[in-house]
Amino acid sequence: MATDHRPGLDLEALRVLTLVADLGSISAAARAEQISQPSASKRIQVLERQLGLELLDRRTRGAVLTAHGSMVTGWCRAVVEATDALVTGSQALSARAAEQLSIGASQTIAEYLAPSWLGEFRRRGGKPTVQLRVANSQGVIAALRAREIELGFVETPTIPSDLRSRRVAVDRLVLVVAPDHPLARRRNPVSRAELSTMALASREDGSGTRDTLHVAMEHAMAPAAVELDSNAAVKVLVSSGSYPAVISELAVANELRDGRLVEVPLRDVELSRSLNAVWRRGTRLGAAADQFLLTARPRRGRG
Amino acid sequence: MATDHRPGLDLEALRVLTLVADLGSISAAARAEQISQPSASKRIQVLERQLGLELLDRRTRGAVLTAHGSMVTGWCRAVVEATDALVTGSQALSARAAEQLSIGASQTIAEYLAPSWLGEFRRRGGKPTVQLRVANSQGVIAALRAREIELGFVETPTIPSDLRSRRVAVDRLVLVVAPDHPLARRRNPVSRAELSTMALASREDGSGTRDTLHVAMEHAMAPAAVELDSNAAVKVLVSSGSYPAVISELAVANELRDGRLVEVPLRDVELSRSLNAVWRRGTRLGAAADQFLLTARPRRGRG
DNA sequence: GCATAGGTATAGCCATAGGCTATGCCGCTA
DNA sequence: TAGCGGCATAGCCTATGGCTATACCTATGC
Repeated sequence: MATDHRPGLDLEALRVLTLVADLGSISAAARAEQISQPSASKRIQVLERQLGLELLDRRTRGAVLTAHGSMVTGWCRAVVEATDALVTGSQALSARAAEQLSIGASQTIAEYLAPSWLGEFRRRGGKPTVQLRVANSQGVIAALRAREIELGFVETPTIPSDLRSRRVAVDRLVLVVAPDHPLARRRNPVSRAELSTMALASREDGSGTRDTLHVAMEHAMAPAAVELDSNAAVKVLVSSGSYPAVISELAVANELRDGRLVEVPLRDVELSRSLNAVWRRGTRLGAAADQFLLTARPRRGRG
Repeated sequence: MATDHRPGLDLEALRVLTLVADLGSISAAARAEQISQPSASKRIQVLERQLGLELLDRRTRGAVLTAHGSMVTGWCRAVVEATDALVTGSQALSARAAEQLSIGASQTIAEYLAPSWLGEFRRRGGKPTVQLRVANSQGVIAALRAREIELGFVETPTIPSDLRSRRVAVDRLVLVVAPDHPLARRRNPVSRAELSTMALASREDGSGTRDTLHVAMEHAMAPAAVELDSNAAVKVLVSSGSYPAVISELAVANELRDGRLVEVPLRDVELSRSLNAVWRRGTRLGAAADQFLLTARPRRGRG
């Protein structure tokens, strides 16, 4: 780097910290990361200086987290996990065809679930490189029929009869608004009739999210106020306070948790939906596909 | 760096990418990040090479995301957000006293909610530096009485009468197990009687999580199989498949979403709890504290 | 007790990642 | 057709961050 400028955290340092927490010593973390002990030591030092906190209590027998270090490590783990999702997701996107296992997924699934599945698949010893193709639900089905992919994941409520399917997760669309939107104060649930008249920020035509909403509303919907082609764009617009939106719970989980968006309860409308794995009827899934499907199995509980 | 070694993603590069997505051009992103245009350009190039993906379509009038770029940007945002949480959280921990606003929070709240609140507080124009102290619920109450902090956040179900309180969020403890644990197959809910006999991985004595569980169970509990002093440690142990645990939903939201942990439904037991802001009765909250409290207001909806 | 082992920090050396300025190219737009 | 806004390349330069060698510190073992 040239002139100084502000901190600029180092991802590797964060990873090293989590390893120290797990393994109990800087040396062990260094070995795990394939770097020398002094490098690891320095990285932690730099991190401590950048954050202005003592993270480790250096003992003679190793290093243990301080109280502050324990908090910071927790936050580091979140960063490291998000980074791993980025890397595994990107790898799956860039994997050239002629690889072993090729899957397809619709937008929301690909963005919020696929990286976890890919990571878990590897962690469980899945050998083949997985190639991920992203399309809308119709696109996934088309790719399946064209035998370009072996396994697909779709959000659509309607699955053609030439495909077999299995539920792998449950999702729910929710009505969300900005915290300062009038609807955020709303105590009694919004009825279907009311929802049908709202001018919403909506995903583009052909998206699974929009499909699901329209089917649930039996196509009685006011035209969308704005159409946007990504969940992120919808979220930004909603945050600005202009419009409400109906969007997958997966896409707004973080925002709902910390209050950047607010969920408005609904009364008359059932917006739960299954996320399904789909494959060609009559085909026997390969071992890899089978294992992948197992990895993406549905969660239990209140789902 | 010395010899090469593998990629090593650059956090700044990820942030630049999200800015490009938001602002529509590399130049604009560079200006926003206070770096030169060539630097930003190069960072994106390096990122593209590392991920093996074309992220941007360079037009003459700016740059727009490719389909792959759109996915990657979504994942980048998650990393950037987690990083911001790390930074704001650390700043609040390191802020030296004699600062303007001093708050305290119990573990789970400090780890999973406080960083968001701090960020939101700043974003809304909150001027003062906030100092965050972490303790268990009793410690927070003690600090409040000792006037070391102005505002506290606790998980305890019981709040002393010399304090005023306001609910700021709702949390729920959940029974979780590893996906391959026998209980994960369980269809019918677990009863209180059954839960009371289980050998659980538990948080340490004095933690709000443990308090809540014991109160809900009216102290009819088998002794803990293992006691651990952080949510992270509990999660690791549960993941290994050895024991079930009862833990805050906030702490396991990600793991439940992607199936690394599985929630087991409960029947007889009510493990919802309010997370409360607390302050000294009779004291008028300062303007800053008041604004902070407003930021941490409860979310609506099915909460 | 003293030596050993395992842990950590420091010193010193070097390669390079990554910053900046200057410049060239391209395609809109006036 | 000139100009402008946006992107990439070239060339220079600094300091980041890697490595080895070494010193220090404290349990533990003989």
